[in-house]
Amino acid sequence: MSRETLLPALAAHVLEHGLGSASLRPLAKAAQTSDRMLIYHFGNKERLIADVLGHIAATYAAALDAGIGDTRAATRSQCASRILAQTREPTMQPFLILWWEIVAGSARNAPGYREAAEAVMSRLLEWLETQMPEDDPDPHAGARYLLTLIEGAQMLSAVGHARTAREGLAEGLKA
Amino acid sequence: MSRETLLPALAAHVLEHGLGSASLRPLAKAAQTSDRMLIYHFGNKERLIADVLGHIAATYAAALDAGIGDTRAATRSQCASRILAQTREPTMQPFLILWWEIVAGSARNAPGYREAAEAVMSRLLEWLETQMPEDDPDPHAGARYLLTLIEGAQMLSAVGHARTAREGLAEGLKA
DNA sequence: TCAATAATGTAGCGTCTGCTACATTAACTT
DNA sequence: AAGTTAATGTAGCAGACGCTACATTATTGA
Repeated sequence: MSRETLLPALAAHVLEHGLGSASLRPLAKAAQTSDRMLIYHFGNKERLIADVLGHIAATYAAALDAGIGDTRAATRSQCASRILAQTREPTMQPFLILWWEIVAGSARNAPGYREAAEAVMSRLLEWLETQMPEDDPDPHAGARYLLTLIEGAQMLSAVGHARTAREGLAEGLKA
Repeated sequence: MSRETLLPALAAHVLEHGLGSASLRPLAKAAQTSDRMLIYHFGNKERLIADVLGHIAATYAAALDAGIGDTRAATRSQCASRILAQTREPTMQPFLILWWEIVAGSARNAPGYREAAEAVMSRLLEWLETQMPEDDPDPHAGARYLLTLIEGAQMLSAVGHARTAREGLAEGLKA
C-alpha cells in the first residue's frame, strides 16, 4: 500500500469526521493500516495532513470541472445560481463543512492549509470565469464579485444566518 | 476568583493561541488557577469553552458599539469602508483569526459555537443598519448585501486571496 | 461559637497523542 | 543464490488530555 493508495481512504475519513479528530490511530484504522505505517509513508503527521488536504482540494477541483456546463450563463445571477446548485449537491456537503476548518487553519498559518485553500478558490474563480455571460461588461471583475458574494453567503449560512445570506445574495444579484 | 473573574484571562488566552490549543492546563495557567478549579467553576470543558466564546462575542459586540459613529454614511460604499476600517484595527486581528475557528465549529454543530457566531453576525448587521445611508432605497436589504460581501472578502483574504477580495469588493461597491 | 458550605491544593487515574526502537518478512538486484 | 533494500508487525515511551477522589482551608450563617 503506497502513499497514493492510502490518500482516498484518509481523505474520506477527514471529510466525514473533520480535522479535529484526525489523529493517527483513527486515520490508520480507516485506511486499514497502522499508525506506524502512516508515519513510515508520510514522515510525520504534519505532512500527512498537508497531503490529505492537497488530495481533497484536487478531488474538489475535479468535481467542479466535471460539473462544468458547455454553455455560458445568460446573466451574472444565473451564473451564481449554477454554482450554488453545485454546492447543494449532497456529495459536496462534507467538503463544505470541512472547508471552514481549512480556512481557520489557513488564517493561523497551519502548514498545508493555505495552499489547499488557495487552490480551491483559484479553481472556483476559473470556473466562474468560464461561465460568465458572454456580454458581461467586465468578466474578470464580475467573477471576483460573484465569488466574494457567494462565499460570504456560504459563511453566513454556516453560522445560522441563512436568511441573511439569501437576502444579501438577492440584493447583490438583482438585475 | 469567580467564573466571571476568570473569563477575561481565559478569553485572552484563546484569542492569542486559538481554540486548538485551548486545553485545561494551559488555560488554567493563563488565568492563574488550576485545571481542577476550571472544572469546579464551569463543570466541564465543553461549558467552559461555550462560556469563553460567549464572553468573546460580547466583548467584540461592545467594541463595535464603541466604534459606532453618530452620523450615517453617505453611500453604501462608505458604509462598507467604515466597517472595513474597524476590522483593520490591530486589537481586532486576534478576533478575526479566531473567527474562522468559530465558524468551523458552528458548521460542525460544536456546542456553544453557533450561538456565539450568530450573536456576532447579528450585532454586525445591526451596526450596518444604523450606518446605512439615509437615502438608501432599501436599507434592510442593503445591510444584508454589505454584510455578505464584506464577509466573503474577509474569507478570501484569510486564504491568501486578498487581491481577489479587493477586486470583488470594488466591483460590488462601484456606484 | 460552632456547624455548614464554599473554595482550593495535591495526587493521580485511565486514555489518547505522536512517534520510535527493534525485529521480521517480502521483494528486488546482481 | 545471496545480499540489499523496502515494507510491515509488535511493543512501548513520554507526555498531554479531561476529569476525579480525597483532604484541607476559608467563609459564612445561626
